[in-house]
Amino acid sequence: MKKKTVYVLEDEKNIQQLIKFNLENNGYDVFCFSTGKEFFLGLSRIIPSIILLDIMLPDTDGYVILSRLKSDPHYHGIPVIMITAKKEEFDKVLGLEMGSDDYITKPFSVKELLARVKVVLRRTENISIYPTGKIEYKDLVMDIDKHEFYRNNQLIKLSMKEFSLLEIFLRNPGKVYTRNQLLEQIWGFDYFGESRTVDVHIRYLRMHIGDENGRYIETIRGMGYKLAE
Amino acid sequence: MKKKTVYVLEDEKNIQQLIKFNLENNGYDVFCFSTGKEFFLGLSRIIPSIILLDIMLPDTDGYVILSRLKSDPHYHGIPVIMITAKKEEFDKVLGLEMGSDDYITKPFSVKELLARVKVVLRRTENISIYPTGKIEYKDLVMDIDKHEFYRNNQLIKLSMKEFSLLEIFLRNPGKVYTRNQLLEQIWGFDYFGESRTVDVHIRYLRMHIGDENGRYIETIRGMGYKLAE
DNA sequence: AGTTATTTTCAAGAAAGTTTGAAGAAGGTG
DNA sequence: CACCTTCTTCAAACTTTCTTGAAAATAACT
Repeated sequence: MKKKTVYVLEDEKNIQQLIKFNLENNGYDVFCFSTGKEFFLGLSRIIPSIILLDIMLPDTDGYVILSRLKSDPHYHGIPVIMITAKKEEFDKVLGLEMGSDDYITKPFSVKELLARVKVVLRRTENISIYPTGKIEYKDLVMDIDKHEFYRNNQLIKLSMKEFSLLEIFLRNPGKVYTRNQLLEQIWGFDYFGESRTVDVHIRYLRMHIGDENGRYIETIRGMGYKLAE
Repeated sequence: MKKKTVYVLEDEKNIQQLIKFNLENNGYDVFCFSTGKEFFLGLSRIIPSIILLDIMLPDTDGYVILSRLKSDPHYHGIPVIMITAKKEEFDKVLGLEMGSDDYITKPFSVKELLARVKVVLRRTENISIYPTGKIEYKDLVMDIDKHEFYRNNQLIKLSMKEFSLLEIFLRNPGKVYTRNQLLEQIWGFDYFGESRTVDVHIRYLRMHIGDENGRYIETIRGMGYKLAE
C-alpha cells in the first residue's frame, strides 16, 4: 500500500518531533512546517493525505490557514485535524464550523493521535468523489461498483491502472488528456516517473479491449489521448 | 424513497428537541428515548435505520447499550453514532473499540450532525438494516434470524467475523468492498488495527465455505473483495 | 526522400498486492 | 485454571502489475 503523506503545521519543535517520530513509525511520510509560509510552499509541491494544524502559530492564525485551505478548490478536500491547546480554543473551533474534520486537544496521547489520524483517513477515503454506478459509451459498459468492464456484453478483465485510465476517458468522451494530466489523476500529484509509462498502459488497455488501430483510444500526436467519438 | 427512521437515546430534553427538530426537517422519522428501558422497548417494535446514542444516561451506561446492541444478532447491523460530551469519554470509546460507526462530540453543530448521519446511512444503505429473514444466492443460504449459513443445504459453522463478511457480500452480490470499507462496517470506526486482518478472515471464510480458488469470494487486486457472480 | 519528433512495441527487472503458514493474544466456558 | 475457539499480527512465498530503457515504427516537415 502506498504511504500516506502527513503535513504537520506546528511551531513547537518538541511536539513536531513527537508527532513525526510516531507517525513515521506507523508507516506515514511526515513533513513538518513551523510557519504558514513554509507550509503553503510545501503544499504547492506535494498534496498530503491529511493535515495536522496547530491553532497557535507565530506568523499566522491557524484559523486563517484553515479557511484558506477550505476555500481553495485544490486543497479543500484534504482532511484537517486541528490541534488546540486550550478548551476555549476548542470551543472556538466548534463555533466557527470551519470544516476541520477532527480536533485534538493538548496534551494528547500518542495513541489518540494515531487513532484520530487513522479514523479520519479511513472516513474520508471511503467517501468517493465520483459518482458510482454504470458508465456506458457505445458498446462499452463500465460498472464502477462492481469494478467490471464489458465490451459487447462480454466481461473483460482490466488491471487497476487500465481500469482507471478507461474510466477517465469514458467520463469525458472525446476530451483529450495529456500524459501529465493522466499521471496526475491516476498516479497522484506527487508521482515522479516517466510520462512514457502512460503509453505502455495505454497499450495494455488497447490490447485488452481489442482496440485495433486506435478505434477506441485515439492518439493525438503531440497532445495525448482521448476516447474516439 | 421511504423515510429513514432514527432512534435517539439522549436524556437531555433540549438536545433531544434539537436533534428531533433538525432531523425531521431533513426528512427523517425521529423517535427519542430518555432511558435504556424505553429504548429497547421501542427497538422491539421498530428497527431504526440508525441510532444516535449518548454515553451519559441516567439509568444505564451508553457502553452497556452499545455492547448489548452489537452482540445481539437482531441489532448488530444497525449503525450507531456515539454522542460524547467529554474528551475522556471519547478516549474510552476509542479504547474499548466496541464497533460504533461514528462519533460526534458535544457541543456539535447541526450541520455536523446531519452530515454524519447522512454519511453513515449512505455507507450502510446497501446493506438491509432489517436483519431478519433469509438471504439466498445460488447454493448459498443465510438465515439471519438463526445466524446460520448453508451451502447446498448443508449447515456450515462460521465465526462472527466470517458471518458478517459473508453477509455483506451476499447483500450486494458483485459489489466490490475495499478492506477499509469492510473494516468500517464490521469492526467499526473505532477499530485500530491492520487492514491485513481482513485478508485473514477472508481466508477463513473461503476455507469454511469450501471456496476453491475464489469461486465465491473473488479478489479484485488493488481494490478489495466481492461476491463472484 | 531524408530528417526529426513522437509514439509504439518489447522484454525484463522492480515493485506492489495477495495468500499462506504459524504463533501468540484474547475471550469465553466448563 | 485449563481448554477451546476466534482473532490478530507478522513475515515469507507467491502472483500480478508496473516501470523503464532501447529499438522499431509512424507521422510530420522540409
